[in-house]
Amino acid sequence: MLDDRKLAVLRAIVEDYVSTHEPVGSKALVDRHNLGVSPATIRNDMAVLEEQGYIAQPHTSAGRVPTDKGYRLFVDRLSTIKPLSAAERRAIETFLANAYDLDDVVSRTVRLLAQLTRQVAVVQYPSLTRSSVRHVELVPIATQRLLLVVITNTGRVEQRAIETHEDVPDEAIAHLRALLNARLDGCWLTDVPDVLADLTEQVPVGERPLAATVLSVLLESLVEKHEEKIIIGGAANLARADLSQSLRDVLEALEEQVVLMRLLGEAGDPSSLTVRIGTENPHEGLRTTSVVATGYGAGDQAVARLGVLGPTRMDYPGTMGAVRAVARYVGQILAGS
Amino acid sequence: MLDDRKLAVLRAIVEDYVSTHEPVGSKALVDRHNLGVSPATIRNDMAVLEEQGYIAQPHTSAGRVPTDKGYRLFVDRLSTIKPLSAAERRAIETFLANAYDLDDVVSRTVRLLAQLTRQVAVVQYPSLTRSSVRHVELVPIATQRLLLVVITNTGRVEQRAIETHEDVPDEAIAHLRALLNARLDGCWLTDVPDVLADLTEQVPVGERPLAATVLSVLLESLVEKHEEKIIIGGAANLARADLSQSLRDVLEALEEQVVLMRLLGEAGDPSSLTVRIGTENPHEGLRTTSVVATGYGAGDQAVARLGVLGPTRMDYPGTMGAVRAVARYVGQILAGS
DNA sequence: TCTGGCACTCTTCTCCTCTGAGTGCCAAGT
DNA sequence: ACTTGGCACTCAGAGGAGAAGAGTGCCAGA
Repeated sequence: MLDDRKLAVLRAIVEDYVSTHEPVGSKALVDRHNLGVSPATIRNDMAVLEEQGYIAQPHTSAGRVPTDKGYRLFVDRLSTIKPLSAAERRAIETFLANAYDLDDVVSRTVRLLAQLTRQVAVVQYPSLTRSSVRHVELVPIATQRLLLVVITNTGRVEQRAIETHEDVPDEAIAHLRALLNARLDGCWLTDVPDVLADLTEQVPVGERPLAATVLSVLLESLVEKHEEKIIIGGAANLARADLSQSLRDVLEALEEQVVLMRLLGEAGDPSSLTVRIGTENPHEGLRTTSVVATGYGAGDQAVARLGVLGPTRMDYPGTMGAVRAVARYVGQILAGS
Repeated sequence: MLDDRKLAVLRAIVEDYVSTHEPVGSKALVDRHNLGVSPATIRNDMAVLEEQGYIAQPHTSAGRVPTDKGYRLFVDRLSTIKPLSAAERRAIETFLANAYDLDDVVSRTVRLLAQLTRQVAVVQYPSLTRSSVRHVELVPIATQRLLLVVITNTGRVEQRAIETHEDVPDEAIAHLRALLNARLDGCWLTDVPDVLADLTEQVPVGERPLAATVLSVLLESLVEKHEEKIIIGGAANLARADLSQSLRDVLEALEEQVVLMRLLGEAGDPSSLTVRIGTENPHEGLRTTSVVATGYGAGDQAVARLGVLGPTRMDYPGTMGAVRAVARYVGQILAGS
């Protein structure tokens, strides 16, 4: 269907358009790449590529611009991920190594990604479902009011206030705390519901109302909530990117956690990159943007995702390289801490 | 210098310009406000106002536009803060009342402010300096690694990891934890350094290295860090606001915590509103924006600040009303929780 | 001190033309 | 069967002229 030269032409069009931001014509193409044929030949190839939907012209007498389908082919078959320079690697390493807690790691990561790719960076907090419990703390902070704190092996700390509706003796709290820690230490968060299923029966009758309350809050906060904590950075880069779509739509989309979640996609193998191009995105407001995302985590299992968002006309090889490299380093940091 | 009518003219110019976004001329002014005089008279007044620097014309044959100085006079002497409608009040109340922890309160507040004012909302987390300690927790999470958690009366939880560089027996940790809690419970954070000044001497010699390490981290995290945690929302509203300055500059400024801090200004009496107009702002990139900010807190002392940022051409009375109302309700929520 | 009249200044809109990049197609060459 | 040079054609964008319109400043009179 598409011989080698046509593919080379498509690649050249994508590369030129990405760097110049202007529709690229047949003459410019032969000038900048040594394709060994004349502009007329290129024109024929272009006509075929257009017919197949890989490129399009904004208007009759203009050059060609890649379509989403064209970018897709480029990403899938015509490009290789560009590794970072040694200097960039070193910069990443030192920048991330100085982080002192999870919040700091995440916020540094988001800034780093934004700076490296000159696009909008999106980082999801390490998910709880892939973590295990390191410690559970139960602290009275007022009469009838407890604070439940759960610390995970990814360094994340979850906190929830609990209303007890009745006074609770300190011993009951201490007892429950000890019980929870004994049961949950090292336990995968996904297993927590099972492990705690019969816990209410294990406590003295007098403490059961307390145990039930604490338990429901614990399960709720761990399992249901807080999959979704995501932060973004580098929004200013959007202003530079003159999207054909209104910038407002994009900014609006980025403020909705739900959209961001779907944007990053399903957690999967951390070594694979997901690229969503233009209309492949699950959200109306992001029709003219692309997302490059991947999982990251301590060890070989992804605990969360991160990525960048930019105009469909982006430097895919470079962006993919940066995203992959950052994800790896963050994984190392998390594993080491 | 400026008689009543000239002030009325200035007020009318500000109001019209804010609502139409177009330079306002003498004729339009007499049409829309019943000033009781002819356009020619207004023109004379305008000439005086311009000479004094309250208004300016974009070009010779255009209407007048308020200058920063003009807005300043308007805010100081010509406008009254517009109270919210009953429906708006109710909406605020129910929206904030459903929050279940501090993070949630803050994130709801920021969304609320952005929606209410249709501008960019900026909310600072309740500052630690005005809070008191409710509980200190010290948890071993690995060998040679502790987690320090401080819970304050504003519901904020601070966490820091501590490297001990040597193995520490559990009893030493328990001892130190008990000591810290005994000393610090209810203590104002600003007093913490004084209270802990001689703590190292109070522990057995063997535990002193541990105590010293924990102490330095504690002081550092409480006193120095984390004044600055600020979140923003409604950035999409900027796109609608066509600022004369490049949107990019504004977005960039909003990503720097330091700039945001200075933007909100010094904490002061929570009942007073700070308005910074255009060039009064401490940052280059925000020359065409104004900030309306105020303190908020549980009780009568401000523990942090919140506000909104928008184009200098904003509805000051309405914005000020919304900011004040939201600050009050948030204060109530914090006090009640 | 206010007012109506008037000349003047600019921006903005529209219409027009011109230019140039880029195309599609065709007939000839390899 | 593919490639190439030539050529006519299309169309966006730049640039300019002209008209319209909004708004001003100033002045003389009430």
